[in-house]
Amino acid sequence: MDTPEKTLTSSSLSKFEDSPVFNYINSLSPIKPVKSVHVTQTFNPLSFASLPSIFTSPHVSSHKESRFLKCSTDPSKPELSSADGTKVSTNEEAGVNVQEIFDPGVSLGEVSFQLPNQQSRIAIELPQTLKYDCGSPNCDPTPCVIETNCVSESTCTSLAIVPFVQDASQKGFSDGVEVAATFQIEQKRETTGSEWECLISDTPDLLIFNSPNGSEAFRGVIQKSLEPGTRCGPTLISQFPQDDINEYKDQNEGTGELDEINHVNEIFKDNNVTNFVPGSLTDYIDTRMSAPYSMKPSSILHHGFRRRCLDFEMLASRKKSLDGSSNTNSSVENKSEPGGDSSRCIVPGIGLHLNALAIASRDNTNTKFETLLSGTQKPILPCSTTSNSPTAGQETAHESLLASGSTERETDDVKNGVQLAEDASQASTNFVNEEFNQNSPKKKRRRFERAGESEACKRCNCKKSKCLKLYCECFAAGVYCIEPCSCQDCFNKPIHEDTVLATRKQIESRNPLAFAPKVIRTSDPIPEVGDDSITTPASARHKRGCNCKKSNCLKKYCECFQGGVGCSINCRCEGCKNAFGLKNGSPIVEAGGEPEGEETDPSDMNATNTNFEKTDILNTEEQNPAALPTTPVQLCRPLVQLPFSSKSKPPRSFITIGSSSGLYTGNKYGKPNIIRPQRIIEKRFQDETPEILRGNFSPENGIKTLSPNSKRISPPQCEFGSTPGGARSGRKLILQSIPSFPSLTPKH
DNA sequence: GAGTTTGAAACT
DNA sequence: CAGTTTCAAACTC
Repeated sequence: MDTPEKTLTSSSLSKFEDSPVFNYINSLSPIKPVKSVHVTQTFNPLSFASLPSIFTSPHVSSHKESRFLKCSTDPSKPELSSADGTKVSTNEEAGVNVQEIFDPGVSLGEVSFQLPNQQSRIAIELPQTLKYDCGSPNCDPTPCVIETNCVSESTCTSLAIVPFVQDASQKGFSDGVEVAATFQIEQKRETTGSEWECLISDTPDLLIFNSPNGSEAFRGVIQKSLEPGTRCGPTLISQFPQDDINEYKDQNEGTGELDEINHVNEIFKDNNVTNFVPGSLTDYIDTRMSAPYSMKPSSILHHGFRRRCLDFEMLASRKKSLDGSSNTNSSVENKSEPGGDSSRCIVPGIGLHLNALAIASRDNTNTKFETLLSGTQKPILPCSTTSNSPTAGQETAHESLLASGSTERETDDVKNGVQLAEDASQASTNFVNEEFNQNSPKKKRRRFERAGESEACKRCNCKKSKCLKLYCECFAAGVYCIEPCSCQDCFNKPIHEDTVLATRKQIESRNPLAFAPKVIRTSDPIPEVGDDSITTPASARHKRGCNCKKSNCLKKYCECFQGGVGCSINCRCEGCKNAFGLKNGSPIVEAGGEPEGEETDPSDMNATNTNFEKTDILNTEEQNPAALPTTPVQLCRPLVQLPFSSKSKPPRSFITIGSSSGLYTGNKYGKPNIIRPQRIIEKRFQDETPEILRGNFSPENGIKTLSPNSKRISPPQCEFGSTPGGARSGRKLILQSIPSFPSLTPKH
């Protein structure tokens, strides 16, 4: 990454050093002059340009992306890497030179592997420039860097770089320490070429970079990945062909190079860099990269094809259980199945707003971790695409999305107790419901869904909206319409991607939460002092509340009811009899039971919390930190088994994220993210959840600062003032959804 | 399957 | 911000 300027600078420095004056000064100073070091790359937080919005159209993204990831076949070109601003090394020479730098202030990571004998060389750079434009005015920088360009002949599977900002609270990496590692490795042995290729392809996961400022968005991802269980270091090391290493040892004994390698390994171990399963980063990135409706590379190999699904945030649902075991497993899987990434589910992200940051859930991320290698995609996102096949067209993709829920993987995950995105869980629920509902006229659609696909998909029947309005369930869910849809004049197709994105953007400008999950759920209803949630009995609530006048909130016309949640004070409904909970907080009526009274004194609201819990069948899922479904992902499943299950079609846009930890789930900071998606990203996956998403984040608190009657949600400008470190009090939140996208404006 | 009802979304 | 219109899902027959 030497830039001409740098070169000039260095040359000028050299002259300066050679000057008599300099020599004189040196003679006076006890400090020994040192030859100036080039700073190959210095990524200063300040230097990071604001990140573009996540929702940038894929085209744009791809364009930008190419910059970062480089795969060149030119061995001769020295690769520079420096994390600390120092020129680390360049060597073409035989031997292995591994340098690792920890530079707290620098967020740069460049990794290069030089394989002289191999054509393949991969350099990963994490420039500040990584950007996604979501187009939203406020978007914070959400660094997303993904490069999947592989020019080299060798198999370049995927590379992803994730800027990692260390969260002090997080122990993933040493506190406050950013790790930038530069590896230059030359492989002397030609015979090992294949091995290196493998290594390279796998390494992306291992690479982690911190970006002090902008990359916070990745933090969550990384942190999540950092969960105990697997270590990156070991993984990394393991990646290296053991034979080669041994040979190296033999050859380089005493050279110090070996020591360096070991040192690096130790560092990784010490830093507990873990959970990077091969492909995970890539997935993450992919997810992020994929803006809603944007095409995501399902795999590097396959990148190039477009996914049907809109990945807004792609946060995707990830498995909730991120427990180490799962991570370990995933890593194992990855290793065992190098080629598994073919079917990735990229999802998430968007929503996210995202979908799009969404990284999904970064659940997506999680999911990805697990799924990537396994080769199975998790249904996290609506967008999950199983399709590796290039042929997968829109429909295929769409179908794949639908199917995602039904995939074996999911099933397995469920068995394992892994929580998939809520989608998945909901899907299950729906599935059950469907079972009961066979009679419903509805029939084909439902049956169809059931049959195949796990109901995640939506099929619309739009006549006039061109499927470009929220009336359209597909659009609202962030997915492209597919064949099963009965829509007319549909523009919600990949071929109209630009239109879709523009429309989406417009809608979001009007209502940033338009594509966010409508139901916000928390696993733990524990009320916080001073929090409105106290009055909110249910663990989940419709973010905006309903406005039912005639249905008494007992029919699916009511979004609250449809979403399987009780009404809240946010609702403007009349004659509320919502079986899941009255808006006044009255106890939930047993299904089919009548609520006692309509608007009870708010003081009584607390009492019902317990009852609401009943509705939360997903709790177990919530336990998992996982995923957040991004908007798109959402999936249509009701949170709970609705009493009316018959016909239950998944609720349109209810995405509840249970405790699922979405990508953004973890937020220690507690700041809300609706408005600032980036923050969400920053948040740790596991424990943190944006307040909005949290249960405690009652609409009242956040979104609904507006008048109770206001239908539209204004973007929360406010930060949900909770203190960043705010006590989470053990509450798991779930964010159901993440705002479609992260805000684009840089934090500072 | 057609028609009606309903309430969210969009518009004014 | 409130009122009205548009829209498509939900529902009924």
